[in-house]
Parts: sequence; C-alpha cells; structure tokens
Amino acid sequence: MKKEPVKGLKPLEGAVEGKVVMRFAPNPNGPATLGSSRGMVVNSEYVKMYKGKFILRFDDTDPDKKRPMLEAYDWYLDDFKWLGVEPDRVVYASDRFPIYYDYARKLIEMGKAYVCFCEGGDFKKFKDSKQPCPHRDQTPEVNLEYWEKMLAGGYEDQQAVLRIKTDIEHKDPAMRDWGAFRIRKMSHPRAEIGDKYIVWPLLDFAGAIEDHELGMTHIIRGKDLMDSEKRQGYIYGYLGWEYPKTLHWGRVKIHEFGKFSTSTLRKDIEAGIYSGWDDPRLPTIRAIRRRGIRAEALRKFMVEMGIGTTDVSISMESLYAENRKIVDPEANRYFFVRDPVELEIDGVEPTVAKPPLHPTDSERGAREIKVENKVLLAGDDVEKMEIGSMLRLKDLYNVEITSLEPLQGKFAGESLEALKKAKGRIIHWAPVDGIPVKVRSPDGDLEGIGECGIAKELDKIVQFERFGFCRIDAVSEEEVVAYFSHK
RNA sequence: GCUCCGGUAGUGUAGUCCGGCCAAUCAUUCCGGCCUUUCGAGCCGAAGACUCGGGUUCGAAUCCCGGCCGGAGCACCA
Repeated sequence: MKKEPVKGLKPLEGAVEGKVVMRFAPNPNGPATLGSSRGMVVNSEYVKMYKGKFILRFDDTDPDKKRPMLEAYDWYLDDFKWLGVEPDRVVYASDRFPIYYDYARKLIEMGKAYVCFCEGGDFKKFKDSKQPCPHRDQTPEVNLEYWEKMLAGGYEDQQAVLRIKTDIEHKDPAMRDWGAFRIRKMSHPRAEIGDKYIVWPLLDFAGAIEDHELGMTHIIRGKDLMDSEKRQGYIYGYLGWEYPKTLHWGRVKIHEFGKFSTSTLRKDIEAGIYSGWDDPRLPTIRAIRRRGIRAEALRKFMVEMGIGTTDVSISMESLYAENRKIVDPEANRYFFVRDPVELEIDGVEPTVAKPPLHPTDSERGAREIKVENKVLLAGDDVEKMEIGSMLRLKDLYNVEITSLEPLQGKFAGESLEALKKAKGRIIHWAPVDGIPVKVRSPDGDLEGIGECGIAKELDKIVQFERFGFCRIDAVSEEEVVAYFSHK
C-alpha cells in the first residue's frame, strides 16, 4: 500500500483533534537558540494541526549548574510571540515543588523510593555490579524519616539523595535506581522562590510528574532523552499512569556556527567579545530576529526538517533562501557603498537620479538622489578599475575612468547600448552627502555610506543593491545601523 | 565496560512499519542558458544518493543476520 507524500509534518500517532496536549520545556538558563526553535516550532505546529493545547514549561529546577537566567524567561515568551505562538499555559517547575514532594512521599510510602547516602562513586560501583546499595532495603518508615530530615535541612549538600527503586539488575545500567532529588543549599534566581527549597528534583522525576499532571498526550524531545521514557516508566507503572506517546530527534548542528555553550557565551558577552545575546554572530533567536529573519521562514525551515533521530548538520543557506522568498518582494532597494572612494566626474551637469524603490514593483515609485559631479563608489569595485574602464553608475549615467589616484572619470553618455558594447559593468554608488551606515553581520561589522532615504526604513528590511538584505536597526542624525540578513 | 538509537545526492528531506507503482520525492546548493540598468528576484535545463557484506524472496531503499561509521544514556545537568 502506497501513501501520498505528506507535505509538512507527518501525522502524530494516536492524535485526536482537540485532545492533543504538547509542551516545550526549556531550562531558561539562556536565550532560545536556533536549536531550541525546532522544539518551539514543531511542538506548536502539531498543536495547531490538531487544535490542541500548547504548554510552555520552564524546567528551572537547577539553581547551580544550569542556573536559570532571570531575563531568559521573558525572552522565551517574547520569542514565542514573535513566532506567532501563544502558549495556552505557562508553567514554572520551580513553582511546583509541593507537587513533586507529595509524589516523592507517596513513592517512599509505597516502598518505591529510598534515601541513599552513598557517595557518588560508591553508588556507581554497586550499580555497575548490579548490587543493591546498603540503603536500598531501608523500610518506608525509615526512608520517610530521612526524607523529612532532608527537607528540613538536616543534611548537607551531596550527603543524601532520593532514588527511585527500579530494577538493580536491569541489563541496561542506565535504568538502575536513578536519582530523583538532591540537596543543594542555594537560592533560586526567581525572587518568588529564593531560599524556599534546598531539595531539588532532577529532570527525570520532575518531568515525569509534570508530563502526567499537565495531561501531556505527546512528547517530542531530543534523543539524548530517549532513556527517560524507560526510566520514568517505573514511576508511571507505580502510580498507574499512562505514558504519553514520544518522538525523538537528533542533534542539530549548524555549519555557519561553531560550538556554543551557554556558559562560555555568557562569559564572552560579559567580557565584551559579543555585544549581547542578540549579537549577529550568535545563533540565538534574538540575533536572527534582529537580523531580519522572518518567523515564517524559520517555521517553514523547521517544519521541512521534520523529525528524525539522525543528527543533522544544516546550513543557514536554506533558512536564508526561505527568508529571501519572503523578503525580496517587500524590501525597498537602496545604495550602500562599503569602504567608499570618491569619484570626481568631468563634463556632467548637476542632476537627480531616480532609481526605483523596487525593480519589479514600479508603483512604489523612486528614490531621488541629487548628484553634482562627485559620487562615492564601493572600495571593492574601485579595486577592479583601470584607466579607460567604462562603467555605469546604476540609474544614472556612464563614466569612463581617467585617473585612479585620485579617482576621476568623465561623462560617457547615457546609452546602455554603448556600455554593453564597451563591456562595462553596472555598479551602485552613493551620494557624497549620504549617511554613514554601519552594517553588523555574522562576519563582523562593516562601515560605509548609504543613501539618506535609508533613514526612513527603521525596523524594515531593505536590500542594499549588490550587497544583500539588511534590517535597519537604528537611525540617528549621524548614523544608520543595519543588521545584515543575508545575500 | 554495559545498554539503546540511527545511517537515502554537498546539505536537509519523502519513501522504510504494510517488499513490486522507486532506474527513488521535494527543497536548498552547484553548473549551464535566458531575462534583468543589482553579483537580488524570476524562467529554463543539467548534475548529484539508497553505508557495506551476506540471507529470505519471482522481486529488497524497504524484511533478517553480521560488519563499518555516527550519536546517545549509565551523573546529586536540562
């Protein structure tokens, strides 16, 4: 039996329209990256497809190694808004410790969890040799006592941990009696939480409880969490719950960006190496937003990538191609010359050039650029010139180069045919009284001069002809700052 | 060490569960050509892949076994 090729995301197994509940559960220890956007887009897309509920859950239960960043909570909300996704519910795991503690107590009472005092290495030895550790057989009563003492601060950091009892002889060592809570006498960055807790749930525990509590029907997550289902399955079994349907995807690498870790990035930002989390050199959502990548392009890109457990190594080119399709028809055209060189032209009368704002949409009208007898050319173009070179200043007139230093030329008519005959290039230019433009790009910052009209395009995407698409980020009397999108 | 996944063109994907319609889809990339007062867009054309070896079968990208390669888990990180 053959199926029709499915456009977009494949149907979700067992999904019923109106009943699907899915979540995206980041640790807000840094802003969303292109990698995280996969989860943001795909989960929300499925929910939309099935008219279900979408939950944003902040898994912010580590005050230490992956300590949440206070601003990042809002950044996530903001990025979702940008993506056009309104979560039906936003949950903070750090608000829900009482729930986790209740279930912990319940499991202890059932004899399915115990307080373990082994040092890390010791437990590993027992576990690796399929031996129960000395604490495994404590009675529920004793465990409860220890647990209360843990919560009351009776033990120091690392001294005790609550484990879920699974099967100490399980053939897969990853399944054997895994840790559910640990002690860390640290405050939580959220003011509401602060010093309230010293016993923190670990991912597999908190996640297991939450996914059930929040009524999740389907979970899509990284394949690094593939074992979670089997581990958490013990809890679901003990409590008689049904596990959601799961799907996994592999790692996403991006050619253009090297390896980034949130912690080193943070240091680099603090050290001023990057201007912030939205520095155009970074693979964060905030950065690509600022660069003028459209949410729709990102969504399409992620949806087309789909869900596969294979690790993928993607190129920004595909995302750019997607974005270009959206942005090209909208973007007004302007001249921007990088590393400008002044060209003086003999034999011309002052005039006004009127290049169209858009090459295929004449209704948009034209820019007006006054020209006396001097213009600015891009340094790159000038380097290729020789004396006698024929060239055309786009939407102006032809010039023949008569001197290189200083750069001078003479008027050479307005005929395009003549230019073609002479095999001249058409190049862009800028008026000598143009506005300084700073372009911030993934490859670093560039300086140049652009038409004054650019200043009217704040927050818009424009195309600098023969240069690329940019988002106009800031405009002041003396300067325009543009963020480079792509060619 | 133990345990789990996965491997389709440069890249990403469809097809794999339920073998034949797959001499393998789509997108991007690359290469030609057309068009264009942008090296953008558009149009036309072309190139490019089933990890390897066995097995089952009339027939295998699809099922089975093994190798190779890649990834992941076994943490008081998420």
